[in-house]
Amino acid sequence: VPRSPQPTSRDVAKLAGVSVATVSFVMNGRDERRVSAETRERVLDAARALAYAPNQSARSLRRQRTERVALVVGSIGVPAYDQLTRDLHTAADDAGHGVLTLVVDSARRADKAVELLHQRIADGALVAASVPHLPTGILAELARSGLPLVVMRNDAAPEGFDVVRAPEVAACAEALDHLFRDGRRRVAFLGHAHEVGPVPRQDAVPEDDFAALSERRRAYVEALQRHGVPVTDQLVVPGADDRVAGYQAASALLALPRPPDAIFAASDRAAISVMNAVRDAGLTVPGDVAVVGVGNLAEGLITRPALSTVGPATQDYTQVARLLFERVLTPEPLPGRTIDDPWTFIRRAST
Amino acid sequence: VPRSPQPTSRDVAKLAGVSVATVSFVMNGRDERRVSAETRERVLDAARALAYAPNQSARSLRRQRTERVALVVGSIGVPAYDQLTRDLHTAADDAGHGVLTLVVDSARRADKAVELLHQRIADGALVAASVPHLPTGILAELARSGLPLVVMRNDAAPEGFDVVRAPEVAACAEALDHLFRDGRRRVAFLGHAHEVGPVPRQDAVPEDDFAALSERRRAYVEALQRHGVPVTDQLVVPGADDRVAGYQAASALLALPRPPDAIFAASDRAAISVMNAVRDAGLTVPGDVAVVGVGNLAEGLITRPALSTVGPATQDYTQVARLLFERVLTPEPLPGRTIDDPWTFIRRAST
DNA sequence: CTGTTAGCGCTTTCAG
DNA sequence: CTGAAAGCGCTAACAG
Repeated sequence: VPRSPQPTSRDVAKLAGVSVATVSFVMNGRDERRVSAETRERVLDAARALAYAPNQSARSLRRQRTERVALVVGSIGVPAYDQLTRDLHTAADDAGHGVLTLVVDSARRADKAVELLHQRIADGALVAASVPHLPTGILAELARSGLPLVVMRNDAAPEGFDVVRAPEVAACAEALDHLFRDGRRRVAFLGHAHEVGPVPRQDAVPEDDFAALSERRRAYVEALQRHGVPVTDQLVVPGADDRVAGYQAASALLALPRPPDAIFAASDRAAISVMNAVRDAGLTVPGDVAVVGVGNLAEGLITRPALSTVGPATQDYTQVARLLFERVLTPEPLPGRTIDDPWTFIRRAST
Repeated sequence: VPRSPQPTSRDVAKLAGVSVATVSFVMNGRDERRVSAETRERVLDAARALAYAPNQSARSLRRQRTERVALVVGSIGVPAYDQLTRDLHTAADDAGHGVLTLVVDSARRADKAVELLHQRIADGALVAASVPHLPTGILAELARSGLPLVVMRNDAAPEGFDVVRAPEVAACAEALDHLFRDGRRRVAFLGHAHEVGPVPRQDAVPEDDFAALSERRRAYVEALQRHGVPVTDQLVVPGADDRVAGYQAASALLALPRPPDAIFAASDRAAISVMNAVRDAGLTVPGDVAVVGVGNLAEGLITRPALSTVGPATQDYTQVARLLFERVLTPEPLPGRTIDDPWTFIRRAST
């Protein structure tokens, strides 16, 4: 049951006294040396009169492309995705495409997203960093089935899709080493919910599982080992997912009998909350507690003290978007390419 | 040129030794009392073997629906949209629909969004609050053309679509009255870029244009009039769009020869930055400068002092999402409904 | 229980 | 310069 008798190209053709073919040519602007100016006007007038708009589904079916790309993100309201989203929308506009956002924050949504991509709901997909529940193997399969794909992920080889690498471990290690060299010994890790599960014992776990651990968490664990500091379970807590949780987690940490002398927060948002919590506890940053965040948000520049952070040197994802659209717009298969989003430790006043 | 020979239902039918009709029935689960368990298995096996997924465009064309809804927002990275986005995604999941996000932050993007909606790129649309460049008349036209629509907007009557009203003016007025009664006289307005254009003189402008002004700005102008305070151009500045801009705008305000004794920020994000700027200028909140934000973010509870704010009492948009899906899933036209998202002034310690 | 078939609305070759 | 016609992949009558 059609919801409404939307006008079709046939209706326009009838009203303009031409064939549907001519309507199609006019509507697609491919009417140079094809349709006379006069016919053109008649068609355009008819289209306007009927408020005609070509049906996307029919067009997509016929042309075998949707003129849409999918952006797959791991959650909503994360500033780390903002610039990526903006840059992708801009590129999409330029290419005349729409953007379909898929939020994958559970296994169920991951399955659904893969199904939709498989169903060719979009002409290509950009999988952002930190999207859970989507094994690289599944993505590779999608790529193999012909879906143009760009994946922001460090543990993936560019086979049939492009990879954007943002090596976090080295930069995090640098930040953590700095804390330890500075004499900090009780360094807490304030992670995202998915980052603070039980640590797999290294000797009991296949290499792959350890590698699948969050890089931030891994950098933390490795830094403790490097400096001969044992892991204290009490100092590994969730709370990086939002500002309020970060504040509460930090407050709890500071209320411990032996509070931390440094807090490594897995997000800048949380790190800023941590600094507020430290101040509200009557302590100082970095005197009593050093604070480091992750993400390199511009906001870290306006805090007092300015926030030390680990993150991408530049927040520019136009290249990433370009990668996707090259793939989408190029008919023949492209080789898998890799681009690097270099991360650095940006030391400011909070450490 | 098809990008890749994606398997079709015909391929599956051939492999399973059945007709495409049977494949369709099996794939859609409508195979009760239709297909034998054995045939079913054969089809499913064939589909798995070929990694078959029914093409969405073809299905949409045939069924006359896309199983997608559009969310139209005014910009990226605004926390005010987060809960709405989450609630819509949840509702969409439940209805088996996808969510297409359209970002309308320019006239060009507004036109494109309308065109896409007109082309039935989605089965319905939710237009969030504060989306610029989209006159209600255009939306009404879309609704008249049969597109299920929910619009979050105060100056719209529910004709053919649903309206969600969040009356901002009264709550903002309450906050501002509070400031003036408290003896504040130099009250600054820190608005979004689109809110701080030149004020139309009331006597020179048709009622409609004045009404089209941002409600926050209008509440501010009216409050000044009510309390006999002239508008000072210097005290009306942009900067509510992001935290850094808010900090800088507030710092500039405080550096004025005659700095404000209160700042009304059009977003909580900016208000929090304002509080930081006040503190960094060696002044106190609310002693030297009172601060009020808009939005009622949870974050306002963890600042010191806690942030006074104007905003929705609850951040729950499940009802709004429900409105949309009722419309999308109901074949016959529904009456235009209105729901209220009541706003209040939440006084905390910053005023 | 299963197959045949007629489109959904559009684009695009091919004739004229 | 324009029209006729095929067909994209799928669904849903309808016929068997």
